[in-house]
Amino acid sequence: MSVRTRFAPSPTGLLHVGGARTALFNWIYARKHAGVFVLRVEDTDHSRNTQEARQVILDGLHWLGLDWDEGPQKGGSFGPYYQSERNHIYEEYLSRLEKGGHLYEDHGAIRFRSPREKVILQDEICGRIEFDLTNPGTHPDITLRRPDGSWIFHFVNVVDDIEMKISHVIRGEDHLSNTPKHIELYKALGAEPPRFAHMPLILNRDGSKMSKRDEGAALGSYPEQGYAPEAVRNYLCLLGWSPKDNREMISISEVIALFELNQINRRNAAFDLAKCFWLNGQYLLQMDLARYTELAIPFLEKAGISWPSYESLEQVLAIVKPKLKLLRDLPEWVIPFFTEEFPYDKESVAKSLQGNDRGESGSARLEALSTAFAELPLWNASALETSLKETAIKLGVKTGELVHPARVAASGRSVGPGLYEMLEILGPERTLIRFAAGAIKAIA
RNA sequence: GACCCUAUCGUCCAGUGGCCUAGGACACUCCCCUUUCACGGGAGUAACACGGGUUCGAAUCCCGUUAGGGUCGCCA
Repeated sequence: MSVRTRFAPSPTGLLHVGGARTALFNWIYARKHAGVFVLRVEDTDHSRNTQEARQVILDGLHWLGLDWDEGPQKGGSFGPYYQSERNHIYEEYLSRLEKGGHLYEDHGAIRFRSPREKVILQDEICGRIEFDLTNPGTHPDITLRRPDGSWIFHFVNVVDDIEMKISHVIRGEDHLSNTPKHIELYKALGAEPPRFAHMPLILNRDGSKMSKRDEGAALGSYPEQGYAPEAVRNYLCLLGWSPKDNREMISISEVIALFELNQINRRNAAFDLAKCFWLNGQYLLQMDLARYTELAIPFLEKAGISWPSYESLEQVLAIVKPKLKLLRDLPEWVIPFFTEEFPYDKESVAKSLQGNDRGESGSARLEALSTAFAELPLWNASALETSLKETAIKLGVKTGELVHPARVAASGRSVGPGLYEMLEILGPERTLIRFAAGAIKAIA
């Protein structure tokens, strides 16, 4: 049997991380078995079903690198892939149920008469579960169609999974209790039910239900903040699944190779943004410069930063890259390299340039440094370091007493990349001008 | 309320009867490295929900209790 999985989101205006993880596991499973991953948009009757809302889903999946083989923008043999365009199919299936005597009308709505049996589900993750549907009081007949003609989820979902020949339904555990009803529908339609795999849900750190407004809930917030998609994807893989060898960083190809549905943890997982943040830092650190630059550019453009050439941009990013965990923070770190209009942090100026009654000495130190640097035959990091340390000895102060004022004078900030690398890139002219300006600030 | 799922450090995972005085990671604390911030290295705090069984032996199996989550829609 060929594997066909699907992700069937509803366009609500945002892609929830829980949904993203469901999509991810479906995608992984399809890739592992050289199968097909289908994207189907369940947009039956919602007013909030807008083009923008649909786009959020597509963008989110694209960002995570989850390419679908059939679906919107892609086509496929079982389309259309928007439920709103599949009316004729639902009509056909409904009449089949009708002919089979499975339907009845109730206040204009069409309902499915349950056969009232015990239903056994052999779930790939949860194991064997027996549901007793014999009591109509506790398990009422489900509605398939509203009086206004619109369709109910349970029906169209099952019809589409049959039509699209879905072999494995991998979805959130919130559907577990609905599954026996779905199985009844499959049987009434004479279709073999797919394999089901119900994944545990994602909760907040405190164990409460994760709602749309909770931090980290919207997938769209990750690209905005400067997370690398590979890092978020890695984090999501580890929520409920593990390679069993204590690895935290794992490539997606390895996940695909090792992944098994029955190894998915059955316990709900709490979402820990701090760990995702850390993992992002690890990815950024190990990422090659070209990829890093690619990810960085949108953030710099958005901040209105321009750079003279790609090479000079890479040069700056190279020394800043090991310092940051979120691309969002990048602009303030690189501004001093590309403009003279960079801001001076008040506290840093007060502390490192002026300080108590050190104004004079801060000024004197910068001047001494300028004198030493001006005589440098070669302007590079190691020459600058040697020269600075010699100057420190000459003045009888600790290295840091020169480094800090120099950093603030050169960049306006007390944190940043290595001072010598920074000055090397800045070059002698800009460095000396900034030192002079800093010396004035020190006594101002 | 009924039904279903679950229960190991604060969090994510490892552990499928003896290798567990329970391991890794994040977070937190301290130390080292260091011009800052990071990175890296080292140390530390911290968990088998509770009660019964089964067994020579239980975090691991069974039952119950409790707790959390889910479903019970003419939402998806």
